[in-house]
Amino acid sequence: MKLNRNFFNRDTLIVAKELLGKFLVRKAGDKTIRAKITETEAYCGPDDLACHASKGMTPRTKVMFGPPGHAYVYLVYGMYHCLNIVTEKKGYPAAVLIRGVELDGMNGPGKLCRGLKIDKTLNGTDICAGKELWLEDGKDIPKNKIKKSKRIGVEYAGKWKDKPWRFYL
DNA sequence: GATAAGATCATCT
DNA sequence: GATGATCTTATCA
Repeated sequence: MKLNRNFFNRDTLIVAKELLGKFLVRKAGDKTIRAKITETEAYCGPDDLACHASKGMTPRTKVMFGPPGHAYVYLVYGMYHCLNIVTEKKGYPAAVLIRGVELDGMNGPGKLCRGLKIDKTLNGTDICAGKELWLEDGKDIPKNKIKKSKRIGVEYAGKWKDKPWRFYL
């Protein structure tokens, strides 16, 4: 059961919360990997200083300004990739960072992308097309199981760094 | 157990 | 030329 574009065309915080427990599916060669999402973070809007798009649209961040349901992949610190799902309507920069999935020894965005062979060639991929990367519905997570906390690694973002926009199980 | 530093490069100034 | 949505390894207490 693939998630359709309407799922992503909603408030970023809602999407981030509901992505927990869903399955991230990655097709690499002849292998297909399904991993349950256990940790997400919301990055939304031009006002959120922790969001890359807050500095305006650049060649890198333009995917976030595009329509929902696309992958925003980029390289951080020269070594690791991060996977994001673009949310909300076209023209509004917002995305959900997939921080962790339930798969042996794979927590943290860097390891996740290394394990799933995600790199910048997937940047801009349409998740709803479901060719190499897509999302599947999973068991509903009871709302009271979801925990939240401050985001990580965004100390430079001023007042935005304390927003409880990180969700996990 | 906790904290610090190093790797390494696309992107922006 | 500076810097970052990270992870691993080394050093210290």
